[in-house]
Amino acid sequence: MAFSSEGGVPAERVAAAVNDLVEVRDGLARLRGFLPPPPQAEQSSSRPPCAAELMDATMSKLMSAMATLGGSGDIAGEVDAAGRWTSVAESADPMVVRREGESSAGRTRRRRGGGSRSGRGRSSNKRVAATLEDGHVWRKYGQKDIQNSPYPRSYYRCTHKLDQGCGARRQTQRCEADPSNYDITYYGEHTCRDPSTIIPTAIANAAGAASDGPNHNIISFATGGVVVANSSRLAREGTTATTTSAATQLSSSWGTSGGGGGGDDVFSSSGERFMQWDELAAAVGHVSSVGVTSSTVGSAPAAENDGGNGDTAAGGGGDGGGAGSFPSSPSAGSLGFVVGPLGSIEDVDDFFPFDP
DNA sequence: GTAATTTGACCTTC
DNA sequence: GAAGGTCAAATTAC
Repeated sequence: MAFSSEGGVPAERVAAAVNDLVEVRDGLARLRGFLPPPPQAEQSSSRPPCAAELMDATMSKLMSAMATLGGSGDIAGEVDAAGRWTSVAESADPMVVRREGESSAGRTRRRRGGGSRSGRGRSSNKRVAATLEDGHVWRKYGQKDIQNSPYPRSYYRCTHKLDQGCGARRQTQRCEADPSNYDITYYGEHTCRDPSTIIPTAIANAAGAASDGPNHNIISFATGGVVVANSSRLAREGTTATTTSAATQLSSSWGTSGGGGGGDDVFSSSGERFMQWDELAAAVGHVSSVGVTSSTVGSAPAAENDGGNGDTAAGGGGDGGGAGSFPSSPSAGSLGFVVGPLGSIEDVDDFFPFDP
């Protein structure tokens, strides 16, 4: 499937959008695996659509949108059989988004030190951000002064490189043109499954989405089931600023409550009520009252030290992931998040009409 | 004591 | 040889 820029949209922006869509699709696919299959006996016309069916429909719409982006091939790229975006022509421009496709250049493993120049010819995704916060927990492993640049470049790898073999890395550097922003280049993808590396981003996104408009749903899934929340409700409750803390509370209570369904409940995939909105709001209020905010649950530092010291990558101050963060590497408690507006879904109740 | 960061050395690529 | 990327010992923080 080929993609191209249409209607004057810069090619790199189309490529970035395609990449975002690919990630959304991958997240949906992962979430879909947690859902029970649709009931076979009932006619779909006689009952509301189940979560799995709605997920499939959403996936279909997503694929349709991705197909719409396809065309004449102004962007040299395509989605391969595995569904990953790959640029056809390697570009020296780091803004050209690439996915997958590790360098084929096999290098012998050196004993110590040395550089493999992983940034060249490998999958990368460059972006500019005002903060280094991206919801993942990074460990800094190096810093270099860069030729013709007043700011050093910092090198990070995923905290879970050792315990889960996560190969994600990133490089950060202050923008020369705008030192208040950072150029962040990501290499590889996160294969780790740690709440502390997923939830903060999702919640931060949800908080932002909630401020943009109504009906942004938070769908979280753990080994124990799926949890759905509605960020607009959080916003209405005045808890948007500490939505990340809500996730902390949610995760800490994961799978511990049950009961019947209801419009103001947070659900689990099994159809059990997970938490009352009032309970959620109270939890958020509690966490807020003890001073835990999104910045402490996150992972990246608020600012990078130009001199090379102090740009801690782990939230909460350089030790064990930081206060307010999730325990490190609960591999048995896999947990993920999908966040964002879900089309015409007007309410969480419409989206997940679980039967009690 | 443990874990993260710093920083000089080492290695690869150009 | 220069530049950039990574390793790992030393240092620092909790």
